[in-house]
Amino acid sequence: MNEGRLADRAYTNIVGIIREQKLVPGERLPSEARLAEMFGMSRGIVREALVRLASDGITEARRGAGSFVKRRPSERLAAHVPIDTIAATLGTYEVRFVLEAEAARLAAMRRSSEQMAEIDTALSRLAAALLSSNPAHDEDWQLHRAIALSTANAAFITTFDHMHDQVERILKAGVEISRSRPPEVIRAMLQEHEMIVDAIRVQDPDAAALAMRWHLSQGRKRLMPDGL
Amino acid sequence: MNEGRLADRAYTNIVGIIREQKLVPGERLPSEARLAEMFGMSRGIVREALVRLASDGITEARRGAGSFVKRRPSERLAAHVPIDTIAATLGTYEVRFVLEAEAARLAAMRRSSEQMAEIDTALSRLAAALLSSNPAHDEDWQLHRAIALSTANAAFITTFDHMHDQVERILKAGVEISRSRPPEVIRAMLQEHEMIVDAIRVQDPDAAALAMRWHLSQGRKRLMPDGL
DNA sequence: GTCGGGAGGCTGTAGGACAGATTTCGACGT
DNA sequence: ACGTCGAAATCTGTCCTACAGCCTCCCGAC
Repeated sequence: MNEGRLADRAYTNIVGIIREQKLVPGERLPSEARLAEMFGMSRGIVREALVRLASDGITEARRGAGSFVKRRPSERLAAHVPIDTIAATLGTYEVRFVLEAEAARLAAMRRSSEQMAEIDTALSRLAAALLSSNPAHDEDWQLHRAIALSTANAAFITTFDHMHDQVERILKAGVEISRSRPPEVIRAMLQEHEMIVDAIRVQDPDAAALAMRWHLSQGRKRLMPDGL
Repeated sequence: MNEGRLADRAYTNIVGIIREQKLVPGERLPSEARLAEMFGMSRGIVREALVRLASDGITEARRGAGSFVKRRPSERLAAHVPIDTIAATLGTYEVRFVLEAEAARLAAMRRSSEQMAEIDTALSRLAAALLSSNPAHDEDWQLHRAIALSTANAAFITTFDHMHDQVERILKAGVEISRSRPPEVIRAMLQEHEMIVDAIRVQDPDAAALAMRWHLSQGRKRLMPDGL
């Protein structure tokens, strides 16, 4: 998946060690020098991998003591494992349904006028991109994100971003989606977004959540027409 | 927040550079050697910070070219900014409401018998910990996580883990919560969990979601009695 | 048996070196 | 004047050595 960088191989190798030796949380893994020797690379490279492992919450480094397993990677690393694209896509839609519907609801309740302006800007950008037959994935995402920003909830926003990273990864690893869209689909996509934005404008939380759910269900159908 | 590691300061400093100089996505930031010189540290330390930045999706390193800003950092970095603990805690509860209620619903629909056994194990562990007056935060989390695992949805699980990382970070940066709990609170906490688990056992999705929402609302009240 | 101290191991950090990739820019040919 | 090509400058990726400060563990003293 990620070749070319030695540190990536180190990352994978260390995860392999944790898996194969069934290291449980709290256990120590070999020292940086030992790992470097085992993998045939320098200690600096192993350190880079360990920094990422720690940043991912899998290990934890204690100065003078060593690196320790924090969580079981078999669970934590599900995201890093090759997965069935169809199932993964369906899965992300399940998350988006609850998360984004609630985002729309909260945005309808709390949006400031500045945030409303941001949403409007994002919507018009999306419209321009769609009408000029661009893929417009980024513009679509920016609109959804402007809505998430309007929740005025940092936890919501970071969770949202995290989910989007997954979506991107799945799409990148999976199918190419930018098929040509017939005009009626483009019109429908625009209408769905407008319904969401309008509900947020008039501050109707239930309508906003409903419109978002409808939009996502339509999006899923367009992505995977053969249904659930 | 986490001092003692030079690499953390490097991370913060680089973020500061991106912010102050208003670097937009695609722009190059100073070379590793230049950054090391600016911060007065070795290049290896700067590299560690850059590895984490890249792992966080904020920058991207291109061999032979440099490190580049990837996404709008002013938005992306909301999570790394010091935040008001009370507002942040309320925020995470908003996320947990929708995410975990849906997890309970999906778990009720899909749990295998093995997953049900895992949930039961986690519940009895939690009961044991609570009855012996332990803080039992970890056991509590393990039960919630066992439920999330039963959704059989990788996206759900990773999103769940991400949210938990935030909760941990906020709690670590904020107040100490392990106040002494009177017996009736312990009994209530156990009952709430049992209601969730039972609903999953008899595969009643709505009841599971409702029980989870109730449990979280009670938890929030216990954490912040002075209400919303 | 207990307690303390020391030795060894480990991470954190520094600095230097080189290979290979990329960008830049000037020289050269047309 | 313009396009093309190549060389130099720059940068990341990798390796090496070294040492300070911290942690663990074991051994010896009591």
